[in-house]
Amino acid sequence: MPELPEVETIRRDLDTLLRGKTIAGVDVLDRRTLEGFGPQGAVRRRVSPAAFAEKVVGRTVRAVERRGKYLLLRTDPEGVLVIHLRMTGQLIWGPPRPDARARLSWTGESAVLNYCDTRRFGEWRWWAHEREDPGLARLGPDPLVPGWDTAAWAAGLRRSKGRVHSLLLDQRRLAGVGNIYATEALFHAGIRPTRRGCRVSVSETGPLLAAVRRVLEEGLRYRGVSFRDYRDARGERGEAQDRLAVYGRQGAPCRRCGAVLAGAKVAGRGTVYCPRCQR
DNA sequence: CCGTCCTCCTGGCCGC
DNA sequence: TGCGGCCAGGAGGACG
Repeated sequence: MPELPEVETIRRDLDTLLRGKTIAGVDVLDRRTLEGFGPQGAVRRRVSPAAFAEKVVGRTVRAVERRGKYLLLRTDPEGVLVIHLRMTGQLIWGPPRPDARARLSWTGESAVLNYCDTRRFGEWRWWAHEREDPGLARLGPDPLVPGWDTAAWAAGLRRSKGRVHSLLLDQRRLAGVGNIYATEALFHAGIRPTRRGCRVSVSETGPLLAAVRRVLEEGLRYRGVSFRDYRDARGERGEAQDRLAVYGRQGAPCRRCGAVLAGAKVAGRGTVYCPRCQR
């Protein structure tokens, strides 16, 4: 659920709330939070709650950062807690919640940071340095951070036979775009989600990237899309869902031309497009 | 290397 | 109301 704008909203909240605070305790109620998972037979990381607590208790949060859809709690002494919320993860500041998978408590503070996650896909990983994290190592550039090689991104897109919707979701190419914002960006760029990357023209890549930035910034301005599970760090819903052009509107009229919006399945992911505005 | 498919979970919703 | 089937915003491994 949480994509770049939602994770960035949480990051800003947490940076304000946690910076300078010292971790007093860790409650891990679901140890899979620390172990992750893989296909059957895959070796799980074995991290006991006690070993994890020993690493993090007593450290002070220096800053809360974001890489793509990952959150990083950077600490003093040097270390980093890497958190991915996946589909339904929430980080909510307040009184301890019974449904939390894990909780962080803080020195001189009655409120805790609750980590709730209905579908249990999310994950916490502790490292002495972020370069140890294999997920972060794979990430491509963040579309909202200026100065990266957009020409290489465009060239990579145009070299690929995959569907452009899938290419936007590929975190190695670009970090932070998920299904909702990919769907929206393709509408604004006038490109069908099923088009192959190699069929996107040179003149379309610039507007496509501009559309990606536009929808991400719009999502951020309205504090994220809360269809169901997403909440900010204070447990409040975002309002960006009310401003989406196509996502979730299959069968409804296109706001631009009035045509009935169509649904499609691209590499297993549901998306929506306007058959008249998008080619 | 590349693209596609499948899986890790739970709950909400729809249709019968 | 009850129940089965389907769907969901992510990511990474298996496979051809």
